[in-house]
Amino acid sequence: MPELAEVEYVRRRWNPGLGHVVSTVRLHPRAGVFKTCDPAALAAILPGARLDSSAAAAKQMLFRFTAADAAHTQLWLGLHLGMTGELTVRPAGLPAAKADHLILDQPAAPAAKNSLGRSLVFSDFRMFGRVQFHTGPDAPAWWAGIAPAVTSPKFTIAVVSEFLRRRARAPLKAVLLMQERFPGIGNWMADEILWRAALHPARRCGDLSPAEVKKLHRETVWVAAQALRLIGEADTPEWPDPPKTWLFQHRWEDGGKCPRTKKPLERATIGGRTTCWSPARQKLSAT
DNA sequence: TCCTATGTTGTATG
DNA sequence: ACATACAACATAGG
Repeated sequence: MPELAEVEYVRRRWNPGLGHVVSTVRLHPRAGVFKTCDPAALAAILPGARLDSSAAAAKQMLFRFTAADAAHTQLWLGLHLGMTGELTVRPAGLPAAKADHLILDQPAAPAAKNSLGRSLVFSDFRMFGRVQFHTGPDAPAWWAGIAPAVTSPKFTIAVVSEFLRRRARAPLKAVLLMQERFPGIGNWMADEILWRAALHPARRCGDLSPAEVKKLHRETVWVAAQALRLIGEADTPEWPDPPKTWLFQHRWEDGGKCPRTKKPLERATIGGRTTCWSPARQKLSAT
């Protein structure tokens, strides 16, 4: 159930495969995760290619391969984890499990005495994830079209302000989930941001004062940067959770209390998603 | 049985 | 055309 920082964490799970050639591709072509690409093309073209690098942006990942042909054709594998997608590395030679949709087998390099090779596995039992495949010198258009990161200089107060103005009647919670402007923000990050900014998730976007917009912008950047550092850069077997001082740790607790006010948290569906907030610090009435 | 789930998208409505 | 709301997708677990 990954958002910005968890996607970065998951992307790095395949790092052991960097610099290694894919010998065989195993996939289950009927899986819904292949709706947006041709699995047969992927299975035909990828074998023989070397995994060279990867990147994450928003909730997307892009893995770049170099084909073995004379032209060194660049191959691009895009992955989205949906709600339940995972990337793992397994020892070579294991059979595919039920929810494994794409397996890239990498044999041991001939010179390597201490490696038996590995399989890079993309699995997703709920199949909301997506696989995309692209061939050519440049990254695919969909990748280039991802909105600038909320941690980048292009994510300015003015940009946020204009976006909120165009969505004036929508609740804040719904708008924070819009990837076209808040790439990588998902349900828990949106709640975390609004809690820190002391803004009620049901507030209409058009009702915010300039000071409130500034606060929303600042907390968006802060939460994303901190989450990337705490979760995205972790090397633990599972991705870590943020500290107890974050709303995150209390949002699902029965009778959960706001870590700042120590007063009860509330939950309701706002913007179509279960939302948690602290009524003591996030007021619905305009300030 | 019914409800929930850290996501996206197609469709209906205004 | 644009903004908004919500069902649908597929599966497991409480």
